[in-house]
Amino acid sequence: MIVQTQTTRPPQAAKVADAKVEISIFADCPDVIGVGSIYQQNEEIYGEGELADQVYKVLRGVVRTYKLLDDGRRQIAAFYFPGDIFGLEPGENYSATAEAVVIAQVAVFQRRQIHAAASSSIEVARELWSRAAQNLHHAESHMLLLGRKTALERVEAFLVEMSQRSQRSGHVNLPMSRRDIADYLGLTLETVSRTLSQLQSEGGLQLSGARRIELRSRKLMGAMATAA
Amino acid sequence: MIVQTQTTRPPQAAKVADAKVEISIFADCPDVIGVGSIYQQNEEIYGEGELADQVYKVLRGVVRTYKLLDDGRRQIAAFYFPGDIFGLEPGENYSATAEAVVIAQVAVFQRRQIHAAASSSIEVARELWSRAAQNLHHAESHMLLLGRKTALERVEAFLVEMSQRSQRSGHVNLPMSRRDIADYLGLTLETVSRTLSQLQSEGGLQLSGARRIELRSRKLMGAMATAA
DNA sequence: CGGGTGATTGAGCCCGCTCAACTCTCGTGG
DNA sequence: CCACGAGAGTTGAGCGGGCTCAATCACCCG
Repeated sequence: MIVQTQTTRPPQAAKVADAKVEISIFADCPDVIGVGSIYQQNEEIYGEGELADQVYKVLRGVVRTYKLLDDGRRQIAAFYFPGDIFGLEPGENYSATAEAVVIAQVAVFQRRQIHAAASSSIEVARELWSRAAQNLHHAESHMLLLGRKTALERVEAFLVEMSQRSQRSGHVNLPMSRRDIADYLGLTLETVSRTLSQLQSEGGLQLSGARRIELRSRKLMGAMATAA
Repeated sequence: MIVQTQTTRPPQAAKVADAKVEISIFADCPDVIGVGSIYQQNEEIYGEGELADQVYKVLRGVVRTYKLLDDGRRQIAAFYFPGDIFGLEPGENYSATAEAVVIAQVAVFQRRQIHAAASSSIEVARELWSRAAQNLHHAESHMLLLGRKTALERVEAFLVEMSQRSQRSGHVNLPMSRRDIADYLGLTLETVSRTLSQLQSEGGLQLSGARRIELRSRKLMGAMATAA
């Protein structure tokens, strides 16, 4: 595992901090590994089952967490975008593997710091619970998608989720490959590709390059009401 | 919603308490609705989106939580057995519906009591986080099942999970219907039934009545090593 | 302009679904 | 005690959505 540590604070770091109102302990809590580590595309950040001694916050880039079966079948549990926390475990070991989807800068915190902060502050302890519950809610919704939705519904739901997490205006920039999308949605990459083509031919969206999508239909723009 | 409140402590309650070593706040925290409410088979305990003002602990019976799509497609997120807590939300509303699978006795706690306990005790706050994370780990494993496993693998995993949660000896008693199993595994009830028949014909198990199963193959007895 | 990775598209198949008939179980009442 | 009915489970036949395998295309670097 290669970890490059930045020794000087890059200009982006301040910008990222601005972008999110910090009610979090992670705003105060100093990250011991400097301002952030950089992980290259597809580089592993931690592996499932490893000792969960660090907690991470995405500063730039995107991270995926996933589980594997013996024969290589993969299920991506979640994508993490700037501002998101991952690797936060009350137990001893990580329950999934984390990798950088694209080159990513992450803040690294020591597990014991988090625990210490939670021991001295009820607000922090409450926030840990709250974050775990948010992840659980996402997982419950995703189980409904994986267990009961059609390929078309899954891809539509994915586009809505990505557009909500991206900036505004109906333009979605997908940082991940078709294979990543497929492994997130429980489909094959061919089915994802076909479904996107189908949505384009029906006028629901416009692909401009495989990873840039302009949403056209009202249905795919569920998040447009938020924050004009 | 019909809630019958027991006014006298039934003999089973003490037995249930013995069955689980209580490190939990829920052992100390008095449940304000007496010793337990009884819910009839298929009776709703709370609905998705309702105000999450109560937390529940199963004393007897089994509970399911699930989400629905508009057209009735259902995904069961989890089954809760005696000793399990459900309905524990940091947010305002329940994220899924809860129903009794069979007639169930549950202890009922007020949300504000839990929050008060968490505010005065780090151990309690830590336990809330830990329970949420356990549920999240279960959900992550279930996403892998729903997104990537075959029907046979799903049914096998279900039997292993149920045998782990039941008592010992390779005998599994299924309290839920084939439809419940199917909605938990992301299959149809016919596929569940066919797969069980297939496992029986291959000698992996023996059905004695639809809801009583004797596990035969080593593969389906993953939990046998635990607690002789 | 050429090489390589990622994405798209096509053809055919198969696993799990749909629709339907039958069986089993169990409770209820004669 | 048996007859009956209703709900749950099983089994069968056929279909189809998404998968597999494969070829082609698009884009990005050099």
